[in-house]
Amino acid sequence: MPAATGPDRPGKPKRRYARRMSPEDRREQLLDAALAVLSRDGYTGLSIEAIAREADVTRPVVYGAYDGLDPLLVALLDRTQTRALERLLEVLDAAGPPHDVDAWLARVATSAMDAVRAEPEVWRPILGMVPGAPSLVLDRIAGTREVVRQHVVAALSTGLLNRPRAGLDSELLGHLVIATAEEFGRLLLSDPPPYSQERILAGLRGLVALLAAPPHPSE
Amino acid sequence: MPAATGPDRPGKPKRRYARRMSPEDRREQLLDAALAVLSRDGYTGLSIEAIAREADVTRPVVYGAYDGLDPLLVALLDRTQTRALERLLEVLDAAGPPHDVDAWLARVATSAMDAVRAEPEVWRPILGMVPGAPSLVLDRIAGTREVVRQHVVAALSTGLLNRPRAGLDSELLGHLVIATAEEFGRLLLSDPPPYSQERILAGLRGLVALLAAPPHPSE
DNA sequence: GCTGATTGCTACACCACTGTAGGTTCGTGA
DNA sequence: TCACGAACCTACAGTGGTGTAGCAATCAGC
Repeated sequence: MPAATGPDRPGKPKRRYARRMSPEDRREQLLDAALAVLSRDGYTGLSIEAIAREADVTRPVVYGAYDGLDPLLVALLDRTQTRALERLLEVLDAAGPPHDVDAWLARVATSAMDAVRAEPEVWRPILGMVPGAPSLVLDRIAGTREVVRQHVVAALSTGLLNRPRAGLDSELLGHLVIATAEEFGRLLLSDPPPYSQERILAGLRGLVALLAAPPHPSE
Repeated sequence: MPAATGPDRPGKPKRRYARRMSPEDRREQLLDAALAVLSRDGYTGLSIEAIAREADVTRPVVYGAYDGLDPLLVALLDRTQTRALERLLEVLDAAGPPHDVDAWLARVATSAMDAVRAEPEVWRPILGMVPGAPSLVLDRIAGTREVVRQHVVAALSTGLLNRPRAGLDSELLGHLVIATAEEFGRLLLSDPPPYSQERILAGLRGLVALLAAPPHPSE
């Protein structure tokens, strides 16, 4: 194959200028690029360099938008957290008040699972399914998780379980509710998915039926 | 401060030869070093270089013992998996047959928690508490977890819950049991520990009491 | 004590990523 | 149309890790 001797020599390909963007647009685009790299290569492959490549831009552009990888990651975490919590609130909002606990929970669970499956690239990192997560990320997730757990605990103790049962530690139970929800999420996003969404829902109903059953009225 | 002009010039400190070891001993020592690095710096800081430093040895020695970081990691995972499963078997063994399910579970849970707390550096990586775990590690953990889950499922369906209840999906329930156990483990190893071991045990008993309660005998 | 096999060390070439200084292109507004 | 500021690029020096070739110390057996 003869060397091309045209106006663009292979020696210095002279990169084409990337489309110009306002700082905000660039930032947003870079976060998208970072998320794409993350989904493809995990945190291990996430670097300023990789993000720049993904966005088809040179490194100085990235440094112009963010002061380094950590600030960029923080911004990505902010955006992800906001989106995730928005979705969850929408779900709770659309489900209305929990008059019939069983039906309400089925509605919430169904739409929550829909939401998770609709945006796997958002939820897989949250559920710990992306390899190489640094402590910055783990800490952030733990923090957010704790906030959500507080809400769950509040709901549990103010009697979403209609009869607050003696001997049940709602603080601790909150952890288990979260852990269970996360496990379900992971099952949903596994590849291939080991259980259908219906089966998971059925399992949940069975469990709740058990917990919500009245204490045996002997005596 | 005058430059030392003694027999050992600072220009070429001429590293002291490390103690010689048989290949097997060296391998074992390198795994220990790797585990130490892991506990201190996470997978992010885990490199051939770091392991060599920790073991006070040069890189070629490490390459002599293992063909690179991945094989070394696999060896470490093998060792960890063996140790962890050994401990769990010991616990099950010491607890005897589950005649009284409630008491049996309390015994098992107690000694399992003791075992976990006795070797945090073994269990923290298993429970996903060490940042930066690459997919090699995640996959391995998932595999082992699946094996353990199969046992749990078997126990569940052959009626460790004395009355096999209709409408309970033991396959799915197995996931939840594992997820719950892992969450408890994480709580135990958190720093600072948010709950005492007794409280966790109490929570577990409350939960089991609920699940094992006879279905309400109305009708 | 010598000697040879074994174990460890030094030194090198290489790669990927980090940050930054300084020149270049673009596009917008007068 | 032209000039100027904003946005982008090239190029370089620095860091830390990889893997290997070849030399040096050590120790076991004679």
